[in-house]
Amino acid sequence: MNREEKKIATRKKILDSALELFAEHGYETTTVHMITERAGVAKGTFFNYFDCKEDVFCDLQTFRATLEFEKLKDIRGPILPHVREFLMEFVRFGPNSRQLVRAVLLSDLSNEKSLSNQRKMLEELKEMLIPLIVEAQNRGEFTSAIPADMIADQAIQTYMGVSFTWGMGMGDDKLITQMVASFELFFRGLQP
Amino acid sequence: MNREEKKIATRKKILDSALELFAEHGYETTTVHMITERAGVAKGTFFNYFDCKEDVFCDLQTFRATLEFEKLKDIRGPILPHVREFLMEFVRFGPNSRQLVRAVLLSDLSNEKSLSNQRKMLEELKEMLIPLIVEAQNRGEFTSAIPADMIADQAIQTYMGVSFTWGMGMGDDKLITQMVASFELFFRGLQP
Amino acid sequence: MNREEKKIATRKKILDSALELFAEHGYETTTVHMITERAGVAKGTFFNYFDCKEDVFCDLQTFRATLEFEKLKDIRGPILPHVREFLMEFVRFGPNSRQLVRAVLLSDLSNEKSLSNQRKMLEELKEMLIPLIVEAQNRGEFTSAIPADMIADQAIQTYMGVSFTWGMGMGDDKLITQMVASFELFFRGLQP
Amino acid sequence: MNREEKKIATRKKILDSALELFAEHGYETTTVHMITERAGVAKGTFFNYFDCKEDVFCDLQTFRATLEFEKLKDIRGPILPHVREFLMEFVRFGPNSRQLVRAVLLSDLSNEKSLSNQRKMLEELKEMLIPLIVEAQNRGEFTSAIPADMIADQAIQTYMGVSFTWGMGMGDDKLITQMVASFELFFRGLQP
DNA sequence: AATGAATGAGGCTTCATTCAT
DNA sequence: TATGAATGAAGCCTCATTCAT
Repeated sequence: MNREEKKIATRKKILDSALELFAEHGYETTTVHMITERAGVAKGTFFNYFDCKEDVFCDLQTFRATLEFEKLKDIRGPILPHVREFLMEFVRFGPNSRQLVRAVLLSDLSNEKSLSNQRKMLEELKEMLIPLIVEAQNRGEFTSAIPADMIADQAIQTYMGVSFTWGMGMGDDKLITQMVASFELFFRGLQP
Repeated sequence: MNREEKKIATRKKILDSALELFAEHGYETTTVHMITERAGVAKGTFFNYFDCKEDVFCDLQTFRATLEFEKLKDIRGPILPHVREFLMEFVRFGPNSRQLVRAVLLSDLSNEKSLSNQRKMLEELKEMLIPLIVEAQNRGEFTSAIPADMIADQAIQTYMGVSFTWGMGMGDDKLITQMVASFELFFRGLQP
Repeated sequence: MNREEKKIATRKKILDSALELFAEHGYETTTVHMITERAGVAKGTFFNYFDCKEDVFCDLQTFRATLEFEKLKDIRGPILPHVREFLMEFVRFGPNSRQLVRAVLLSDLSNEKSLSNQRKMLEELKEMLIPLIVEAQNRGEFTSAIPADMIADQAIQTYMGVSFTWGMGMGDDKLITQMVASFELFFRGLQP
Repeated sequence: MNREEKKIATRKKILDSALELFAEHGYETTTVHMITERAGVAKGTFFNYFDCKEDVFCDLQTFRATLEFEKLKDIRGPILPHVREFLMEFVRFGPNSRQLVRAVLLSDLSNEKSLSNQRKMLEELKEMLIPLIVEAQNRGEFTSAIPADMIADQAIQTYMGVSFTWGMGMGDDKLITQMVASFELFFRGLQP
């Protein structure tokens, strides 16, 4: 492992430790000392990689960036199967321990900056979902009795709700199981 | 206003200030000084009413106590209207600004103690919901294709999801509107 | 000693300790811990009185304020005796240990802000001296072969020079002795 | 430029950068990182040339070494012209920006070690001046009414005073001008 | 010889909590 | 009961120094 690779590895160690600890104790309660101790580096090393404690969040990419959403854009034909698949991908690559899920939620709420980031991302997701839902309504896959934007809202709420309660320790052992079950019910409610 | 009333008023002032500030800045970031300053009392006064900062939460009763749940126990006849009504009551008396909702969510996640409190409360709620759901299934109000405990999980997730996303600034101006809309969809999904 | 008096006493203790320590070790080298330890208070107490370490300088009033200079304005008759007297007063009420003198000099050089403060004060002093010197020249007390503003510069330099070298440990045990001797020579040089 | 020359050049770059930065920000406030950045070398390089940060001062030779003083030893005939000349040489090769002068003064006051160094050097200078002054007194160039060691003290104070006030931004643009003017007045005061 | 990542002691500052008034 | 000065543990961050490359 050369010098550059080592740097990347160290950065990753710190990030992972931070994420874990935020998950366990929350942002404010987690100290830089705790992070570096878990990462197995000296305290000073943390500040070689991040200007301040808060900056760690810039790398957390909370609910994975807009890039991921692009996959939803070019769907042709029946919507439902694609959305199901997208959902599973999305969850599979997301944080996969209750701890981590809570960490990410916490970080979203922790400061005004990441709150608005997160809100913006959810708004984007919503805007991306609406045409999909409209299309599904036109195809007769979803009921048209409920406005598309309201359905989008509720899809997001379902996602957040599962994340939140699962993060708190409720539901099935696997997040994906819980998520799929909830969305099955959600889709049932959309039947025409 | 006699002595006893004054005490109660002071306690309330402190509590309200604390709740507002937790809403604005989160638990850890809010200082006792900020609380007492907003409440218009001296710092020492805070500790005349609470043993420590954390104890404020004992009075917050976040997602309102089990007591409230009792109302659900003695329902007779059709379930759905009662649940609808309960939900509206529950939301009406809960925190009604996005700030406060976020404060309560944050406080739940802030420390292990309130996290487990909250989890316990949700478990209780779930246990209380299950017989209701079973009853509704027997009555043919809800589908029996989905196990009652899973439905209970999803009801809670819907509730948390709406709270969370609404707290973050999304959805209808009024939480109750958003909540009702989401549960309408939820109930649709439960149709036999 | 009542509460208010205690506060003043505590503030003074901190200030005195700070000044002493700046004298012994310089500004940057002196830690807040050292200051509070010598003052006999807790570290936190320091920050009850000063927002930050730097703020101590606001109270140091280095080479005593312009107010003192006012005395020079209304001199009538022969100048020299008054100036001698002023000088002795000025030195008598100034910092009177080598340590303190060094502390004040150090604080003047420590940051751009106090540097410009000090410079401004010296400029004011100069402006106040010039008419006095002109008057003395007219009276035949001082030579007119040297421009008044240059004489003023050199008076200041003499003052600073004595302060500096005495502060460093050189010269007579008493600053006033050294200062008077230097100014006698200075005045000799001004004879017509 | 061969290897040996490169080494010298690098050392000089570091020294110059250090001096400049000490001038701008003082000793403690200047970091090794700042020095190496300005010098255009890596941080580690600094420690290849100096054992520690403080050691830079060993090369600063603040008020130029005793060696310089040797010139004063073998004066024959009238003293004054030689002293004038020595003074101009001394100033000419000294630090010639207000910044640098302040840097040197600051460094002298910054730590006990350089303070005593500087004091020692001034004492030496004084010891070297005294026989010169006695000689000048014997020749009738200087007054004998003032003890030689006191005159020596005051010469040094004049030198320091000019340096100090000029460093702070006062007086003529050129240090040498200011210095010469001050010493002319000083010498006037020494007339028999 | 040059580099810069890693180290950790130590500084400044905050803040929950205590306690004398 | 109300006050706010005093406390000191603990946090964040800096930076001189070391060392492997």
